[in-house]
Amino acid sequence: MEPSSREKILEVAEARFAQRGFAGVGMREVALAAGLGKSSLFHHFETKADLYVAVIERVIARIEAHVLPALARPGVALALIERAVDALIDALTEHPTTARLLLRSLVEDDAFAAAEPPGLAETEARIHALVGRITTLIAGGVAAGELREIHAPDAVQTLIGATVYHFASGEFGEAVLGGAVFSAEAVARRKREVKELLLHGLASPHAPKERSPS
Amino acid sequence: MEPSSREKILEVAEARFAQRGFAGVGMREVALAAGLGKSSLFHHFETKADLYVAVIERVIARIEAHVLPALARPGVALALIERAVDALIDALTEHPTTARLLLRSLVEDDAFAAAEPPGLAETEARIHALVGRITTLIAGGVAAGELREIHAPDAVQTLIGATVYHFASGEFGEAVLGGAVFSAEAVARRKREVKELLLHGLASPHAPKERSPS
DNA sequence: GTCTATAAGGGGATAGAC
DNA sequence: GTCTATCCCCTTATAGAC
Repeated sequence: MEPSSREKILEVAEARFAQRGFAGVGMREVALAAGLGKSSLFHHFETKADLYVAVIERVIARIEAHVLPALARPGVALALIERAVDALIDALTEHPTTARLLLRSLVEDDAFAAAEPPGLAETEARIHALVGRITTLIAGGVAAGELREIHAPDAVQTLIGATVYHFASGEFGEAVLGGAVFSAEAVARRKREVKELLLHGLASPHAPKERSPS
Repeated sequence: MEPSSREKILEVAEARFAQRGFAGVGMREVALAAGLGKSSLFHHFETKADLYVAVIERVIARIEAHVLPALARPGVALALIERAVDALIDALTEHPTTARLLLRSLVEDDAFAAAEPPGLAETEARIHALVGRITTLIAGGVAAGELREIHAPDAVQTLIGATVYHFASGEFGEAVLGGAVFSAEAVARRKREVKELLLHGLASPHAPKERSPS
C-alpha cells in the first residue's frame, strides 16, 4: 500500500516548510523530493499557498485529534489542564515537525500580506476555538477558587510557550537541554515538568488538593 | 543628526526580517526602504547573510545589555530569576521586533544549511552563555533547597517560552489576550503573571519564604 | 497524471562609471 | 558611496503533448 502522490507531497512539503518556512521552500524542490516533476505538483495543488494551507490543515487536525477528546471528559480545571498538556505534547511529538509548523503559522501569517489564501482563515479559526476552550477552562477554575487569581489568557500563552515553543526549538533546545528533545525520556520528563510547574504555579494554595496527600 | 546609512539599513532590515524571515526578504526591498539602490546596499553588507548576522548581533546585544546587569547583582535564586524576567521582558518590549527575531534565529538557523555565515556562530555562543548562566542559577537554587526538585534546563525552556514566545506571538497573541501585547498595561501584567507563576511553580514549599508573609 | 517547454519576473551578486 | 547595467539562477505558474 504505497502512499498516494498527494500524501507523499504533503509529507515532504511539511518537512521542508517546517525547516525553512513558506518563503524558503520552492515548489521545484518539493516536487523533486516527492518524485515528481514540478508541473505535476501544480496539478495536485494549484498554487504554493494552497499546498501550504493543506499542510497546516493536517497539523491542526492532528492537534485537535489529541486535545479535543482530552477536554471532552469531565473533571476539575486542574485535572483537565493536566490532560490537555499530555494530549498536546502527544500531538507535538507524534510528528516532530508539528510544533515548528504550528509556531511558524502563528508567527508567519503575514507572509501572504495582501492575498491571504482561502482556507487559511478557517484553520486559524479552529486554533482560536481550541485556545478559547482552554482559556474558558482556566477562567472557570479561577472563578471556582480552584486556581489563583491569574489572568487566564496570559496563562494560555505560557502554556503554549511551554509546549509548542519547547518542541519547536530544535537545535537550540537541544543545546539548552544538553541532549535530545524528542527522546522518550525527554518527552516524559517534559510532560512531568510542565504539569508540575502548572500544578504548583496555578493552583490556589487555599483550595483543597485533588491529589492524595500521600 | 540623521542616522547613517548603515543604521538606517539595519533598522529596516530588522523590521523586514522579523516580519517575514530570512528567506522572505529581498535585498532590493531592504535597499529601497532604506532609500538606497540595491547595489549600494551590497556595498555596506557584502552578502545577505552578513546583513542578517548584523541584525541578529544587535538583538543579542540588546538582550545582554538588560539581562547581564540583572544577573550580576547578588541575591538568592528566586530573586535573581525575578530580576532576570523583568530585565528580559524590558529588552523584548523596548523594540517590539526583538522577540520575533530572536525566536526566528533559534528556529531558523538551518536556513543557511550548508554555508553558515561567519559571525553567526559567535552570536549563538553569546546566547548559549546567557542561557547557561540562568541554568546554573536555577540548578544552584535546587541544590540549596530553595527551589523544588526541578530539571533546570526544562525550566529555562519554559522561561524562554513564557517570555520570548509571548512577545513574538504577534496577531495570534493579541487574539489570545483579546487585546494588545505591547501596551504598557499588558507588559506590566505579563511581568507580574510570569513572575507569580514561577514564584509559586518553582519555589520549594518547604523553604522559608523570602517575601514578608504579610 | 506526468511530462517538456516556456513565460515573466525576482533572487543574490558583480563590474565599472561617476 | 551611490549609481546603472548586467549575469545567471531560481521562482511561481501556464500551455499543451503524451
